[in-house]
Amino acid sequence: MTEAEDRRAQILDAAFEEFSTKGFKGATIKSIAGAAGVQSPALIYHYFPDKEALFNAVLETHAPIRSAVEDPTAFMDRPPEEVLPEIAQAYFATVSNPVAQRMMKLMVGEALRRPALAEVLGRATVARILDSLKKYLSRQVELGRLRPHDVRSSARAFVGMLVPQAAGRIFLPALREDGLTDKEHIETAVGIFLEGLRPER
Amino acid sequence: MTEAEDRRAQILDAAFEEFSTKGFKGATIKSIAGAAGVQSPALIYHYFPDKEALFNAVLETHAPIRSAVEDPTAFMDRPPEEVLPEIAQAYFATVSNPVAQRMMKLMVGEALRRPALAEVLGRATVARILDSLKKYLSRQVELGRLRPHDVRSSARAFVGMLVPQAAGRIFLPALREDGLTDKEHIETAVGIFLEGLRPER
DNA sequence: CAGTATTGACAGAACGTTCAATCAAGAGTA
DNA sequence: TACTCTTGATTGAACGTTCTGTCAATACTG
Repeated sequence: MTEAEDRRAQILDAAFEEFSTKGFKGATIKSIAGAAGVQSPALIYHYFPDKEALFNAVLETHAPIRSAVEDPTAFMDRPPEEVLPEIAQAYFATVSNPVAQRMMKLMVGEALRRPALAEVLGRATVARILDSLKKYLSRQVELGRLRPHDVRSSARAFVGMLVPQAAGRIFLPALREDGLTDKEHIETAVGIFLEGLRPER
Repeated sequence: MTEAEDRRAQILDAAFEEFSTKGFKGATIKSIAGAAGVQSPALIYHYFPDKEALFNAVLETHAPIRSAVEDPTAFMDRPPEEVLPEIAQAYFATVSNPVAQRMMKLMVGEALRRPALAEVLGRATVARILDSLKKYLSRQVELGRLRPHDVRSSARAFVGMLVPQAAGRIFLPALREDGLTDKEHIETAVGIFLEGLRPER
């Protein structure tokens, strides 16, 4: 009851929480209302036409979680020894952010069942990150800082290398048991990647 | 009605199909009964105590999808230039198998919401694969075929490198648009990995 | 007083689950 | 062989619950 100021936002927050933990089907209008501190589920229909619309509104609200690859021109010409660890670090920072974590759970969980969402997730997020990375890696090949190779593959490899560690943070706690820290992983994995693409003398 | 022989298996198949595409909540007893070619949902309760038990039975039925890392001793001493591409190939073969695809969708989708399942998925599958890989990589370092490094990290990096390509096959078709084939990806990515860990002279 | 926010009550549908009844097939018995 | 008994498989109907969405009445606010 602390802030009855903006009910819409309050409901959106609660819906985000519920959808991300229980999924679209698992979260109910009632449970969302409860989480939002609202007495009656009917109020939700005062702000949103139906459950589906509420779900889409939640997605839109949290859409602008743009990755660290915001301004491609900024790092285009900087050397990979600097840029790649920075990207990796930004990636893990994002993955450690609870809100971003919920967003990922939500998107992945629903995209598995909804092709339309998979399309959005793939194109607007993953493919975009990969494209930025491909451009950067191509540029670095041009500059002679990396040996010539297929950047479609190296871009996938680079982001992929970070995925299992991220998965350990987000939903597979069993992977944390060997105690590898994000910092250590960045150091080793990025090291392998750079060494593997070092131009021949 | 072609095979009224083993109804239990028939129901399990249908339930697997339904659970993997719609999720536990999304799949209904009715829809499962329909998919199994059974007239009445009641029949399902003749074979399984309740929906949850049916779900667990489905998981158990498809549990023994052991990865290609079955017999660790077999490839322990073989050189990484041979073994790693083979593992990657086996990985993509698994990922291309429709049944395995459904299993992955099912496990990942539900593990996001059920910590107990995440524990199983993490420990029994992912962690096990990583452990095998760690042992193999350690052994290769011992043999002087790879330079000394943190194998916890390189194991993650290796399987991770393959993940985005696999995701493109399973549920993010947008990633397929640049046309990179599995074979090409294996060649480039494994190449980077091996070059990145080549022992110094 | 006018308009919006909020509520409890409610309808209709769908859900998981239970139940009594039917059916086909085999065992036992005369 | 004929007849009953028994059992597991299968079904349609029904139960209680829960869900989404509607509605009219009330509370709040300017």
